[in-house]
Amino acid sequence: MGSQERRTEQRREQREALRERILEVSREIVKREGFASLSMRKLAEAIDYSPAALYLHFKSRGDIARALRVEGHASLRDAFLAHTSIADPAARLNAMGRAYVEFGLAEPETYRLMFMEHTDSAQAVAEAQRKGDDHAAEQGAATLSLIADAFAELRAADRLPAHAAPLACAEGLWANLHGIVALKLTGAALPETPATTLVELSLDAWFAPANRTEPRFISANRPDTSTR
Amino acid sequence: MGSQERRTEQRREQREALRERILEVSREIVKREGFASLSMRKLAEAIDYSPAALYLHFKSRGDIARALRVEGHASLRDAFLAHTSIADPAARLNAMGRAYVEFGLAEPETYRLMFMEHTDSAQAVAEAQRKGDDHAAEQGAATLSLIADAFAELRAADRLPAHAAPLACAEGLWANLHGIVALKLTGAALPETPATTLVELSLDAWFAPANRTEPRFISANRPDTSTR
DNA sequence: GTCTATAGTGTGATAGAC
DNA sequence: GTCTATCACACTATAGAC
Repeated sequence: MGSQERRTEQRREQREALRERILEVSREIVKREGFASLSMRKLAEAIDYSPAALYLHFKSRGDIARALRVEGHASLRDAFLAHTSIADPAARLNAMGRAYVEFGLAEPETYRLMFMEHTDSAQAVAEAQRKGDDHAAEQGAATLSLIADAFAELRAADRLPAHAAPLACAEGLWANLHGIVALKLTGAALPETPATTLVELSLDAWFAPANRTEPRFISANRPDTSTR
Repeated sequence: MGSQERRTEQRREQREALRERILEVSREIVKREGFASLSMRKLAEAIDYSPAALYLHFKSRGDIARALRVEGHASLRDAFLAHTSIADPAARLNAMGRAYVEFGLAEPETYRLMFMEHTDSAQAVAEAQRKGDDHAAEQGAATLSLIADAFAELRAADRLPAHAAPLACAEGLWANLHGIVALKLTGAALPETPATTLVELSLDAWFAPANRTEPRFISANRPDTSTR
């Protein structure tokens, strides 16, 4: 009985180890060449097993993608957590925004896998949500709430108009920064402005009044307060 | 001689017509199923020719993509030109920004082809620029300058700080809106906020002072002007 | 110019022997 | 659990006859 248990325990550990190894190699291939060029054959050769062996640990190629997305979201979340100690919510959002873009540019292929090639049909997405196995989306939502929380703090301090929902603001800021990363990653000739400058402009647009004495754009209608 | 010329002229026209037909069918397939599922076989079958015939009119599948991108940029530019008559530059930028997102959501597959799957290597891009045959990029730059012009007007009216370059602002705004479209097109579960709301928030962030009496975000540092 | 035929290469996934 | 062998496809692009 005792030895029996030990044996099955060993089996389980070996199994786990191989799964981990598959994931590890996959991660490296994706980082280097992108998920598109991660084929089951190539992967099998790299770990010195036959292609068929992979299907004992992952249901499909897409299943590996899911696992890698989960890893990616965890590491993005870590990048955010490094800034949670910043007290001022606007300053915190600035730091997290910068961290987000840095993450995307530092790990372009992982970022692509997470946010740019999830082209599943709408019904597949709904299916995954219903079954509750879209772990990446759950993680994404959790990370996003770090941002939403900061916006909620801004609102609590009356530094955000009442009509702006914190979650919507968080998603808006996220989308804006995603655009910068995405355009850079597609490698087109435009935009020619460096990403850091684009980030600066975007964050200033959102948080300028919190960072400087003059608003970024001066209204033509508003009375000039400097002549009082 | 006259009849000779007529004959070659007919040939040229037939040739042109077939090229146009190929493009037309390609456009429809891309609109319906996306460029990824536009195969030379499928295309050939649809126009009732052999696959080989296509290579007489287009160097490769990518060459067809280029032609379609050029078409897409032309139609995007048209959408922008419809708003050039708006006198106030901030209002014009608002209208063009909305038009941009509408274009992307209305023609998702064309948009994807134009801005989301141009994953050529950096050196290929440089090569194309050197040879001057990246017509899409040239068109893109031309369209972008419609936006940059409006920012330049804002600056001329002292409604934009001197340190903000109009072209950089244009690219920044573009990138921000692209992010909204791109996230919606990848069909992930997030963001759950509707695109129109995200656009509203983004444009408000950029142009709020021009549209309302109170700035969107209230600074904690700035003296409160309402207590004078 | 247009065709047929095919080369050449890749893919994800599975059946069945061991 | 792991293998070999293979199915069943799909693709771009070209050679060579007509």
